[in-house]
Amino acid sequence: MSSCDQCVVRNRAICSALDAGELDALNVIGRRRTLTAGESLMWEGEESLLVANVIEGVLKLSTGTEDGREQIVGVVYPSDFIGRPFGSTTNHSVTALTDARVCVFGRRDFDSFARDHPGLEHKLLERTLGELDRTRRWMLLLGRKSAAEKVSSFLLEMTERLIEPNCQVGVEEPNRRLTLPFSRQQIADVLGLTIETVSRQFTRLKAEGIIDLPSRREVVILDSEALIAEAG
Amino acid sequence: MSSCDQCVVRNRAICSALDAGELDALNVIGRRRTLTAGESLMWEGEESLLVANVIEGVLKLSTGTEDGREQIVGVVYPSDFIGRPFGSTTNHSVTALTDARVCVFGRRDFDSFARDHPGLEHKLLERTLGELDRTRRWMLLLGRKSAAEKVSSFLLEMTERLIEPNCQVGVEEPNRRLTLPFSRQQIADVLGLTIETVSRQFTRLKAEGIIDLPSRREVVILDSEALIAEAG
DNA sequence: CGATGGTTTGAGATATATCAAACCTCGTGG
DNA sequence: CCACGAGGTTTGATATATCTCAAACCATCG
Repeated sequence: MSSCDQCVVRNRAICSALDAGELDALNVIGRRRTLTAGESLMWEGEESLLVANVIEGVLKLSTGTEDGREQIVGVVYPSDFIGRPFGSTTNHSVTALTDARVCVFGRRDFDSFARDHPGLEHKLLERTLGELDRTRRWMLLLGRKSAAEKVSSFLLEMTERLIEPNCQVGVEEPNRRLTLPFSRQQIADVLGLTIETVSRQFTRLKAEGIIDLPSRREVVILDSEALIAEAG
Repeated sequence: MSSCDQCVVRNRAICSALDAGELDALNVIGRRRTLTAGESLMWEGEESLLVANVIEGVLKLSTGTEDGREQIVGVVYPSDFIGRPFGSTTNHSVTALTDARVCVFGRRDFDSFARDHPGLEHKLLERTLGELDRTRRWMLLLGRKSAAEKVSSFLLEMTERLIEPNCQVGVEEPNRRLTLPFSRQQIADVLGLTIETVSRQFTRLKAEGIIDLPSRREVVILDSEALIAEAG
């Protein structure tokens, strides 16, 4: 019996391109893996041995310079694909921000399976094109936006990414509360800022009544109009 | 007779996945187009109507904010693919930096052709994955590098991209001369800097004997060791 | 309760932006 | 052929956003 049957991302991940039989075949070469927050699945520069689907949790993709500066180059959520198929080296580290569950495949196994299943490759292509669009939009933020705009843009992106998938009740409420899967330092590493600058922007937004900060990891958007204006 | 026969990027573009017959079929839905430097092929936010292969020339992909700040999010060279297949809107403008020749397709025509030719989709996937890697590496530069590091990294990237394809003679010479397809302002828009900062970095590198600047658009790398060190 | 790690706040330093002027380069027309 | 003008570029002086360094603060957990 295939464990894909009960998979919560079954219909959203690239696997949705496959029928029951194909899914069984894919399941043979894959296995589940649990990650605890802070644990890494692969490292920058390493040989590309694994690819995976995210089932649950949030993970970061990051690169760094020799002297320890870090830049988070992507954040992945349930149903997203991670790793570098059809390539020999991994260009960024993948680390769990929250506890996470992933479905991993040997890269070579996955490559040949994918080549035999054009529908799967097509899904992967669509996903990669979307990721490229998102990444390029982030370049405008990194290259041209002020700290105030960066932090506000970040909060808006978080509301989109975090509220939709688990959409329980009250999505249309103007007051939105979110629990960030990031520390202040990680937010700084996403935005290309220092932790102090991020912190100051948070306190400023709070002082201006645009957000509230009930605890370190929680943010409530009080005035999303104003936040959008701040994001430039 | 298919005009693809004499196409100079025939073996490097995604078309290389196709045999003679398939190429004929693709050729039916495509057409050549010439662009003069400064001319745009598509605009940010516009409906995605076209995709294309670059045959000759250099083009930029760019986005901007309401108030006129611009960020170049990609640069494409001969054999590269441009446009957004399988999507409804174009996320960035595409503008020729030099005179250019491209091979354009209606997006919908291309989409359905691609879906019928898994080999073509595979090539496109590999290309897109590579572009995503390159883009993410650029994020580290935008978010975490100093102006000095940015300009030096830019020059190194240019030597790689510009010297290889036309590789005439003397590739192994330590003194490399390149003609930039960018104005100073465009370099600033690639690096997320102002034109003045870019200019100052150029003159500094020249003063330190690392490069020479025979003319506005030309750069000679005198000491590539030092340049690599500067790039961080 | 005290230690620990993350966060906020403060004061000062600095890289880069901004504003302004001088300077080339190149094409045009006298 | 030279003078002129226009666009792009360099250089200079100053402003400022963000970083850096340092201390205080606050939660959490033993």
